Amino acid sequence: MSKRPLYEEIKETLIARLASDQWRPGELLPSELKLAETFEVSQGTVRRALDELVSQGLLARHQGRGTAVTKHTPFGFFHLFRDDGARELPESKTLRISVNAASRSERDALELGPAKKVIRITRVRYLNLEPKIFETIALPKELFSPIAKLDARDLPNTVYNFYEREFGIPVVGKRERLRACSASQMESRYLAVDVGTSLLEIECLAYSHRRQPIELRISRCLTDEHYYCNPTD
Amino acid sequence: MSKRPLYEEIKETLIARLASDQWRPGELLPSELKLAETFEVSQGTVRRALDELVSQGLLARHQGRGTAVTKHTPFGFFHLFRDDGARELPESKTLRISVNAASRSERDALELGPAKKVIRITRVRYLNLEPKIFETIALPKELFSPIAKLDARDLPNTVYNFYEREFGIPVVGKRERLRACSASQMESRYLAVDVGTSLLEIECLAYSHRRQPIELRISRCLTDEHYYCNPTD
DNA sequence: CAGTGGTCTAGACCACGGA
DNA sequence: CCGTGGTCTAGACCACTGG
Repeated sequence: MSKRPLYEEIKETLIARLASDQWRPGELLPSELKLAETFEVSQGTVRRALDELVSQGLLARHQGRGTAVTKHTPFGFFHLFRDDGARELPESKTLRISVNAASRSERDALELGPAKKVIRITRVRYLNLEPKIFETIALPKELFSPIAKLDARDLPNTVYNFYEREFGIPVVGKRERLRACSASQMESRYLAVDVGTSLLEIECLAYSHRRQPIELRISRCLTDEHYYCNPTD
Repeated sequence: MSKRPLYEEIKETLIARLASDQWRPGELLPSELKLAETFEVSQGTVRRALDELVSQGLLARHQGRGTAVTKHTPFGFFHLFRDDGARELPESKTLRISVNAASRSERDALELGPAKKVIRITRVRYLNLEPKIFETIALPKELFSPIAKLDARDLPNTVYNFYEREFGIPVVGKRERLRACSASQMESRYLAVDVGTSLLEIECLAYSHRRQPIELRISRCLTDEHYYCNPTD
C-alpha cells in the first residue's frame, strides 16, 4: 500500500526500464493506450507520467507517430555562444589519455571510494579554428576501462554519444559550477595567451540514470569572443 | 476563430490580468471551479493553464487554501554559492546613483531608442562581510526616474522587490551571460585585490511581463571562495 | 486509412487548510 | 465542517503520421 501518486510509480517504473536498456534510444514506446492497459490505469494517468519524462528530456513525443526514447546527449548541451549570439560547434584535439589515482575532488564528485582510479583525458577545443578551451575529463576507471587503452586520436569529440554507444551509459543530466581562474603555464601555451590570463572555468559533473555520476569535466575557456549562457528559458 | 488550445488563451488572459495588477502579489485567485465557470471551460482546462503558470513561477498553489500570485523576485535568484555548497545572502553598499546617456550595449539590451537615458547604480556587495562583487546596474530612466533623486543610502539591497513595490513592475524572468574578465583599477580597489585579478562577470538582463526588459546588471565577482551554479535541476 | 498523440469534458474521490 | 487543490477515470473529438 503506497500513498504515492500512481503516475509517480509509473514514472519510476519507466525510468527503471529505460535504465536497463529495455528500449534503445530512438525506439518507440508502446502507445499510451497500451501502457494504460499494462499498468491498469487510465490513459490520462499514463499520459501524465509520460509528460513529466518528456519535460525531463528522457522521452520525446510526436503526434501521429508515437513516443520515442531520446538519443541523449544533446548538443544544446554546449553553452558557449559567440558574442553576436551565434552558436558554434567545437572541434577537439585530444592531447593525452592516462590513468591516475583519483584526486580528492574527483572522488567526491564521482562518488568513488578511496584508492579508486580515474581515466584522465586532456584536450584542447577549438571554436572557429582558434584554441579557446582547455579541458580535463575524469572518468571512473571501473566503468570505462577500455578507454584507457585508446589512442588519443581515436577518441571522438562528442564523447557523451560515445559513452552511450559503446558502454550503454547515457548522460541524462549535468550539474555545472562556474568560476573565474587564471591561465596556468600549460593552459597559456595551448590557448596561445599569457600566463595569468583570465579564464572561465566550467566544472561539469555529468550523470546517468539514478543520478549516478559518470564524468567530471573541467573546461577552462577563453571568453574574449564568447560568453556562457545558461539554459534558463 | 482561433485554432490555438483553450488553455493557451486562458493562460494569456491570466498573464494580461497579472500584468495589469488585477491581482496583487500574495493575493488568492478565484478557485479553479470559479475560473472554469467564467471562462466557460472545464476545470481540467483551467487547471492546465494554471499549472503552466505555476511552472513559470508566476503562481503558487497551496492545497486546501488556493492559488496565489507569487511575490516575485525570489532570492534563489542569487546564484553564488560558497565552495562548501552553502548559500549566503549578500549585503550591499551603494556607491553612486547617476543619470547618463545609455551606452550601445545598454540600448540594445534594454531596447531603448537612441539618445535615451539610463539611471546607473554602482555598488559593492559583501559575502560574509568581505567585498566580493562589484556591480553596475542600468535602468531605463523613463520607467524609474524617481530613483535618480534617491540618496545612495536609501536604496534597498533587494532592488527587485523595490521595483515591484514602488513601481508596480515585477521581475518575472532573467537572462544571464557569463564571462571571465580582469579587475579594473576601480574594481581592484573596492574588492581589495590586485589590478588584473580574474573575475567572473555575470551580465544579467531582467524582464517583466511580455518580456519587457527592465534592468541590465553587470556583476563582477571574486570567485576565490565561491562558485556560480545555474538553476538546471 | 488506422493508429498515434493533443485537447477537452464531466464527473469522482481524497488530503489538506482554515473557520 | 466546507472549500480548496491533487489525483484519477472514462469517455469524446481533433490533427497529424505513416503505410
